[in-house]
Amino acid sequence: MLSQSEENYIKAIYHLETPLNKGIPTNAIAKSLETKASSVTDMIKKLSDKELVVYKKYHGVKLTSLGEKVASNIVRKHRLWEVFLVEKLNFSWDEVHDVAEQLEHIKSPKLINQLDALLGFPKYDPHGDPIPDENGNFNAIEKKLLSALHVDDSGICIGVEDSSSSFLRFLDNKGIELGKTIKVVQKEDFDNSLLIEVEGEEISISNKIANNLYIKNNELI
Amino acid sequence: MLSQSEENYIKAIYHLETPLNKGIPTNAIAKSLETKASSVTDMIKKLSDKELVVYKKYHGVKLTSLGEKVASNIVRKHRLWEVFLVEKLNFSWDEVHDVAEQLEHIKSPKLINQLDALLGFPKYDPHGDPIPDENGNFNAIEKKLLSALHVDDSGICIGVEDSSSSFLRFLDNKGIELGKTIKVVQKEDFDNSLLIEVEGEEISISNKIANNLYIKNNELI
DNA sequence: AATAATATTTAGACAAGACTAAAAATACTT
DNA sequence: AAGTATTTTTAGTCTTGTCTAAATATTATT
Repeated sequence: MLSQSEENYIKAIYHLETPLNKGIPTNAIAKSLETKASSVTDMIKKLSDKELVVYKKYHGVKLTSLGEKVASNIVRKHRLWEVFLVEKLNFSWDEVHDVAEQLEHIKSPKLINQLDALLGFPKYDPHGDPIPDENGNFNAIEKKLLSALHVDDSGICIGVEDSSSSFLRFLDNKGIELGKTIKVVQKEDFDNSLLIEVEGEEISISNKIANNLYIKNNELI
Repeated sequence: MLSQSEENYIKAIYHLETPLNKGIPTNAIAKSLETKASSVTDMIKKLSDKELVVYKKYHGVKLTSLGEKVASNIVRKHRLWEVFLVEKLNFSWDEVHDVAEQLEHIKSPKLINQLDALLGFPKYDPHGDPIPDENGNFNAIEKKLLSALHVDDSGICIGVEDSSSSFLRFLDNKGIELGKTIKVVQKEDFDNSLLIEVEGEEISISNKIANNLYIKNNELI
């Protein structure tokens, strides 16, 4: 049985790993968890004893396949809870993270499986991130920034990069919501602002906005 | 911000208090939390510093009004989660407790209020225990044991005393469920067994069963 | 390749929460 | 009311997870 703290370290390492790199530096983990490098070293030793990570002194850590499994399960829980909070409890996008951060540590396989069913086995969370299945597999993300679309391209809004409440309020105001189709009508070379169409209405948005909205292709499911 | 451990102590004291007694003995708390009396003494000092309990050495503890408020809020959360697990996630009566024990420590007022709404503002949990409101008030329990009913009395099944899975399986088998109306058809003086009617079917149950089933009057809401 | 800068680890300390064993207070018996 | 039994508290230790400061290793610079 892992402690909350152990789980948080595992999750942080998971999020820092990319197919490329081999060893996640102690400092990167420390920064991501807002803790000190020395604390990270201590914890890493413990996780290494538990065979959750491979640790080579001075050369960072990597998750073992067991570690990967544990991590993806935590992420799965986190994202399912986020869906629950938004869909069932009317939380807004920016309110979910802190609560999901707590809920992800609840231990009960049945709870998660039933929650998954209650939500209709969602594949993505409210930020557009994929939800791993029990085995840690998930659909590769095909999300891109709205700013990457060309004129006449369109896509479905699936998430945000910046989840500050002011940004989310702005989107609410403009009628831009999860699941809505957005079409790029015009691009302004001068300031990279966009004219977009959402449900028949034309809206002008700045480049900054377009850089914080995730879109997926509407041909794909 | 209270730790989980602090919350568990507060809750234990709350459940041990009755209108009668003044000071809950250290030992009683230790037994209820399956810990040692010395640990209880330590924690009580901390809770006393935080003005959650009144503590007189060698004479036990009592919750302050602040402590009462904190405690009822934890109980509120626990029972709302129990309702959620049973109603929305198809947990059976005996599976809910351990999970609710974890969920009750999640910190988010909005979460609880929205959960309350999602569930339709329930007044009782699946064991028939009342759910306190935000101020700690709840409907006095009018539940009684099935064994207390007289012949021709009837009531609605609202909970169980013993929540072992074998007992709950037995009830399932017999078709006895939460919310069903039970009528006492006959009482056997010899062994205090009962003949009851549930949805038109007559079922014979032992005194032991009748002593573990809670009933409320069906005139009342 | 030697030195400076940065990153990582070690050593030692601390707070929370729990425990054991011993001391002190209260309660029970006669 | 005195002595025994029980309960409660104290004192000291342990584990988990954290920290600071010092030591050591690695990386970057010239």
